[in-house]
Amino acid sequence: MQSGCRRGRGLGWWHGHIRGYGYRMTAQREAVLEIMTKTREHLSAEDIYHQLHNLYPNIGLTTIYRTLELLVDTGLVYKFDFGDGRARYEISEGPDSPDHHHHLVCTCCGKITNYTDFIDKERKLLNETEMGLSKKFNFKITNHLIQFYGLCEKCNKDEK
Amino acid sequence: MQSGCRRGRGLGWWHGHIRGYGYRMTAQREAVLEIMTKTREHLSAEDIYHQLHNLYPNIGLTTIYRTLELLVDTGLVYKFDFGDGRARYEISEGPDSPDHHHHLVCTCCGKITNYTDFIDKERKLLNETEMGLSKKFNFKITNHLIQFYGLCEKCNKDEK
DNA sequence: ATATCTGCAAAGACTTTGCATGAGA
DNA sequence: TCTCATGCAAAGTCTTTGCAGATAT
Repeated sequence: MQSGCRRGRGLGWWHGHIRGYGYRMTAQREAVLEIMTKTREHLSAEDIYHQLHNLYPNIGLTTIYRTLELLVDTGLVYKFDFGDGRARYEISEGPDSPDHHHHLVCTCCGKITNYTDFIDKERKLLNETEMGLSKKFNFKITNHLIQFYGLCEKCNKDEK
Repeated sequence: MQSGCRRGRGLGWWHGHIRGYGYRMTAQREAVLEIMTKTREHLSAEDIYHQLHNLYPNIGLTTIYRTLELLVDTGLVYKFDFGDGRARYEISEGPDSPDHHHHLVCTCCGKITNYTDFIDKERKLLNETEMGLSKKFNFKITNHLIQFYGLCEKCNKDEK
């Protein structure tokens, strides 16, 4: 997909990517990407808005939404729904990246935990499944989602 | 979970289930369950509302939402998010039921396809993964979600 | 009889749209 | 320069809440 080369040249490595899609690189887009790449959290649009508000007091929530949409469309960011009514965003590590992970979602407090364990086994099964399903349903599979739901350590204790 | 006995006795098989949770059985709840059990579609609250409107012209959308919440809480119905901004509901077939399935979601037209293929392999992997994750993160896993995203046959053709 | 449930209307939360101003290439 | 991006305000959508009247047990 990308070159993998992230050595700084003044511009973020994503600059070419954005431009390649015919979009302009702006300070706001730069800022959103900066935040996205520097966190392992699962930020909502408003989270990003608040974090940016210090640096860019005039940035609008609308711009965050529009930027995120652009980033999702160009494949730089994944959009998730963890069931709390607001979308969460995360910089995309492709399914073959060593950082590729899935999520544990606490249905009590909403805490999200990333895990990379079992990913190799999962990947193997997913590939088989994807191939089988593609053939059977003539479905061109581009992505998958795996999430586990349950109670995190804290909520599990509190319940007792 | 349930007895598995669904032979009619005047009352729906779910009657005892609802009552067991201390809820009352009402015509509206009966009606929602009737629809849920008779379809393989993935209905939104409004879908159900419209389907019921013929039989019960006075039923309110609010009641649908409240009933669905109740059914989800008592485990009779699953709630899904397929990314189109509205929740979808489906009668629950437990993870060990032969009808247990996962979904293929067309990101273009929104079509949902159920599949049961590979479920056995998936179940095996999921069980392993659940056990491993439970131990590692002290996370009490109660449920899982697997979805594939891509283009359905029709949308894939149209795109060319 | 009475605690629960329903339906209506209104409110709430997140997200998108319209439009004039501002900025990138 | 000229098209694209931004910010504000307003609108849109789905969902939840408040409350008086109706219903199940």
